[in-house]
Amino acid sequence: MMEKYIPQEIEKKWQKKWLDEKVNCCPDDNGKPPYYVLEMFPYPSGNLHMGHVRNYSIGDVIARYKRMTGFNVLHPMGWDSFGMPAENAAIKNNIPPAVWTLDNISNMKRQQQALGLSYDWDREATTCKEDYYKWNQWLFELFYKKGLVYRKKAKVNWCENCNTVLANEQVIDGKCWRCDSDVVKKDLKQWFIKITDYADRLLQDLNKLDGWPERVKTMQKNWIGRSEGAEFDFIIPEIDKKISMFSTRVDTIFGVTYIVLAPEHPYVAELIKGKKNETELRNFITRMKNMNDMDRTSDDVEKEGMFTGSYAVNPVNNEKVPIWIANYVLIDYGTGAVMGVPGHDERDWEFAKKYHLPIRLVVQNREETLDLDTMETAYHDPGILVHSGAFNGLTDEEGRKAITKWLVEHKLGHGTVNYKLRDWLISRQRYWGTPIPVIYCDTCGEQLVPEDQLPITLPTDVKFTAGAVSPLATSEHFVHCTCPKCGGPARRETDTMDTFFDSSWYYLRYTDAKNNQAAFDSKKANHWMAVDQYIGGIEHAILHLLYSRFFMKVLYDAGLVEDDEPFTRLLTQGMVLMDGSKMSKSKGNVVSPEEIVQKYGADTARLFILFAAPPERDLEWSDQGVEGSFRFLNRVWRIFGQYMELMKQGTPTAQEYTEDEKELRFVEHTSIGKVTEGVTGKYNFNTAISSIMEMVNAMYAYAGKHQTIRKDLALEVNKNLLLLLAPFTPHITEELWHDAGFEGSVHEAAWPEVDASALVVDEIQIPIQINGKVRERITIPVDVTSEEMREKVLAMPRVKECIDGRTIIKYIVIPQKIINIVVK
RNA sequence: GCGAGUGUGGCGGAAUUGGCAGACGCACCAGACUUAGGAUCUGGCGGUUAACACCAUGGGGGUUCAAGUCCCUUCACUCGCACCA
Repeated sequence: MMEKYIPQEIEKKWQKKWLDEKVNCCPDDNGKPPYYVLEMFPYPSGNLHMGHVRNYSIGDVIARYKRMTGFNVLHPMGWDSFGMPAENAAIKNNIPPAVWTLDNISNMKRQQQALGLSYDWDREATTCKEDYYKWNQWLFELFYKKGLVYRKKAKVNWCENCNTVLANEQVIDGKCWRCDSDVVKKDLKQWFIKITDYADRLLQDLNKLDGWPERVKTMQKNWIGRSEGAEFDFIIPEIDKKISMFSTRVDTIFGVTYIVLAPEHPYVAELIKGKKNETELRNFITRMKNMNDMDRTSDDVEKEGMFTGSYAVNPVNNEKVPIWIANYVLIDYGTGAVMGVPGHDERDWEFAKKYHLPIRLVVQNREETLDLDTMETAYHDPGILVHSGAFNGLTDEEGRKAITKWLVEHKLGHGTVNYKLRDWLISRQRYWGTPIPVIYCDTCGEQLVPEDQLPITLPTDVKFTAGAVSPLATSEHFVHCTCPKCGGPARRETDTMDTFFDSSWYYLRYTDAKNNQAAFDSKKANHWMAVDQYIGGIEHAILHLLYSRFFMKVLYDAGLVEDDEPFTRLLTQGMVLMDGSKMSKSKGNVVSPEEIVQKYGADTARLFILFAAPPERDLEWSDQGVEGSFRFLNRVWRIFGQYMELMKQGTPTAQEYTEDEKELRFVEHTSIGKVTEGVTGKYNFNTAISSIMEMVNAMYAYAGKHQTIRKDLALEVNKNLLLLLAPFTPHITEELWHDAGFEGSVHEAAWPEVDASALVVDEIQIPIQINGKVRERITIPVDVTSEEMREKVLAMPRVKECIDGRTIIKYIVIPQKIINIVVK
């Protein structure tokens, strides 16, 4: 055994062996129960950061622990490798995106391997490779055939100067990030996926996800944003059209004093035509339309509107109300039209006050104290309907039902549900993504690329800065093709897919990563799915996790998988902070994992990051804390060696354990219990590690008192120490395991079990409280009767002194815990 | 504004779910071993106090024999959503 712990030497050695022998590659089925643990795959930006290290360390502990407890563990890794940074690098440094990306992957893979992460590299998935994105295209076609894909015009950010489309994050304060000129909205025909068809199921099934953090579920719930209400028509006699609107408060329909349309509403042009102030109205509308969404919907923006000069008729009382246009009505929620009920809606109140529109009270509170003259804002709490014709006297809830029923009977409207969730726009006018497998033919129209012609591969003869739509359009040989239906000349779609599409199903690909006949084999997928434990950052709480859930449901409906939820349990890890803020290059507070690994070894890096905070909480980086973890591993190294030495000259196995030996075993088995608890269920790795530290402290305490140690005990303690530590620090434990001559690999050994007899004690000490304050302690045999104990307790001098002649009102005993004597 | 969460020593964090607040680690202090230590081992370490004791889990109130934990109220910070009709 080496004198000194030199992680740099032992870690490389074991990593090589593990890789060469493929010890972490798992068979599809080996009879053991399957367990699937997954960390969110990274974007290959070039280098791992501490957030990655944290993510992977957590997953690796779980994977290793599960293997030691008899599971066949699937623990894969891959690369979310399409996306803009590669394209930007191509523009900036003139490196092809593929080269840049693959270089980054190989570097990051090397860094992951240097951390000793137990991945099955035979299942690696890389989304930018043909063998992966072929199946993106196949899935797109599946969605298309299921009627879940459509094409429509949608707004994009457009820079007039660069003549190109910009992603939202490339628009900075309404200006182009590159040339700083104004960004305008431009309509382009784009592909959408009908995730809204699944809105209700995505919402309902959140109830199934017991293993998900409440806050993630809440965020998804809010994002889906279901609201029940009614849809009904107001008639515009002037243009002989019905205008449909949605409201959750149809009970207040008698309180409508105006209606408002979004500036983008299709009727607006017709309504303002020929009006006196048409030009003024047009200017107003253009200004609203060009407003950045953020600005338009932010709270500080004042409500602004203009009267169109036209009127609509309220279906319940045939009253004529003015039609307005205003910024606060959004075209893509509900019907893009809102009934104005200033008495009972705060936004409407504000608007009505500003433009001096009438306000009407149609819901009175129970105390009947509401009065428009004294009200300072809208009343939206429950109440009784008033000034509402036949519906007077109903509660607001009854009113909603009754009025909806009335609307249905008169064929004027119906009850309905609205969602905030929008359909998913997947078109990207970008190069580095999966080409959308569609062909446009002048005679046959839009055609899917036949399955046997997939994949449509990315051309390399493109200009990234070409301007005008997608870079793919600059490749002549890519664009021109033949129509699969008529054989005539046709053009390819030149947009690529949102990279969220790629990451919505990668967990399925891992179950059958090398399949070149299908995206995955259903049998294999069903064997492994759902992912038992998924681990990643909270920043994916909505989009990635929602899209993945959606994919799983579509595939379930298509009969390809048996589960309709992808992730049984989800752990959202906290961020790694430095001086209270997120590590970032611009702040200059980045600690590089590679440097830490070089200096202290991967085991120290992993140990520190798992010990410093519970996984779901933010973690404050501490260089001194890292030193501490390194010091602990040195302590482990030394005490392990010391026990091996003490054992050599040690006594032969004795029959009974001495008090000190019992004490050592007590701590040892308490630790086994605590660590086991810490790596199952709640994942308290920090306290698990602290209890291993206590065990090591107890080992030192014993060695400090004795010159020798009995062989069986030394071996037991040493062995269990390595087993408990193995999931956290795989290298040092493997090294010592071999040094000690234990059989095989520590990572294939069985997880230790608590010996209940080691936890049995004869005597315990319990505190005695007088009026709730600890005044004395008593050491008593565990099997003492309560009468005996009471006698002893009351006879104690200190207890007598504290009672001091006062009478005992209550004498409370919580067995094995505490005694409280209440005196007066 | 709405929703979720957090608040415990100088610091990171524990506390079997109502039962000894501060486990474990960092920092700090002292001792031992040393030519030396920024190595290692041992001990100390919430505050006030000479001591007995008292005060302490963001603040205030309550329930209880007993509250970091339960209830009410209030403050601060973090995150998410935000004109959703």
